[in-house]
Amino acid sequence: MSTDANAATNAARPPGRNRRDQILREAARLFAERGFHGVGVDEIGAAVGISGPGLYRHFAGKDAMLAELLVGISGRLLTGGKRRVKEIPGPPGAVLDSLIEGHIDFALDDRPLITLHDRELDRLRDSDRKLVRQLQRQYVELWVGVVREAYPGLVESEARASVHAVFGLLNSTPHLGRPGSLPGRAATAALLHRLARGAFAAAADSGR
Amino acid sequence: MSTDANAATNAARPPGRNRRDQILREAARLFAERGFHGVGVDEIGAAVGISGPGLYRHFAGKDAMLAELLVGISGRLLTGGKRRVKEIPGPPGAVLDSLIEGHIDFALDDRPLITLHDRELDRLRDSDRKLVRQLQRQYVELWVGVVREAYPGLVESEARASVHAVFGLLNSTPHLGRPGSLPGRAATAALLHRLARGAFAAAADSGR
DNA sequence: TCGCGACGTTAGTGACCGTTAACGCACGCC
DNA sequence: GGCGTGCGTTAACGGTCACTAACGTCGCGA
Repeated sequence: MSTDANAATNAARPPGRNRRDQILREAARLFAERGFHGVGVDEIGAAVGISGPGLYRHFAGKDAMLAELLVGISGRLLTGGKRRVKEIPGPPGAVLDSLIEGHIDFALDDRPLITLHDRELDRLRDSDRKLVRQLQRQYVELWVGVVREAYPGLVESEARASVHAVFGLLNSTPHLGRPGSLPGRAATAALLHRLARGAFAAAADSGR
Repeated sequence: MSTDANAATNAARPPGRNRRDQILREAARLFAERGFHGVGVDEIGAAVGISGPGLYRHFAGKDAMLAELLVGISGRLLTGGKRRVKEIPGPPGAVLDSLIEGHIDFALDDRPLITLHDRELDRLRDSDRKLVRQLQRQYVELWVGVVREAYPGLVESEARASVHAVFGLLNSTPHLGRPGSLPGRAATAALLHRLARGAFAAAADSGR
């Protein structure tokens, strides 16, 4: 390794697109496992086959990696949600189902990012944190609107709290045993979907 | 401050019982806010009015504080749950309600601990982590048993996944706007309770 | 061929941080 | 009155870590 300095040029790029994306993916995994402060740049570098300071050819610093990850997640969630709301016709219940489905896909496919999403937000520079929070807020409000259409009995504060709670529910996937205490991905997704819909429906049954 | 070295003896102990508990409470708050690695011992000391190394008169180290916090939480959750299961007569639905109520009380009253509970577990020494995980597992199994009594249609794997998901739902309280986007504590508790029951009920409606 | 930009490397630096050392004061007990 | 013990202080040490400096090597385009 140390005798072969140009390993990067002829190494078969493992699965990812380019170096940057590979770094981001490994950094996300490590941050989720041990926390932002618990991971050193040398570890991130080692995870992609280069060593420590080599990362600075791709990112301005460790903070920049986290920022790009969090902004990316929030942005993708929001744009995906907006797209679904716009494209799905049908009754508000179907739109809500689509939102739930999208969020579940995300939670199941990008567990490390889900973990980071509400865990390391405070480690960002002020400007980045504000941006991420704004994207998150828009995403929440998108859900709130759809939920209130689907369940007109819900007042706004209850709807918003319910949305936050259902996010917590859907984002619990990292806590489900890693390989498969559950049958399979499809069954897990279906179960989570049922849980979320059941929660919203119960929230709308105000008095009882 | 530096000219008055005995401030500790005559200072009115703010609200807590003794120094140890006060340190634990502030440490929990800080760990929850900025993460275990993100908080220095000097900050914890400052939060209780002493400075840095003075903490070592009460704890063996920073790790020991986190360990005591996490073991304490897990233990209290488990014993509280066991007590409720034993004491509540009535149908399994009532027992489940009692478990939910207890967990909600905990989530609303000890938000920092809830945050730590599933966030900083990996920062523990192996022995402590094993202990905490064992307590957590027992707590989960307690719930699984009650849930399956209340909803016999649920197979075990689904019941366990649902319990994890509902924990995620109930533990979402730190994400609800701090002072009160919600009416009040009682209303929040009632809403969370409804959401949780609705989720379980929906989980039990297997096919649809 | 030459040079230049992309992408690595190793060595070093300065800051931070957990922990220990050495010390001091106030109290309660004989 | 002496004295151990509880609880605090400041100073210093050792390790870790993000980041920079200086340098090397490939490959490509003029």
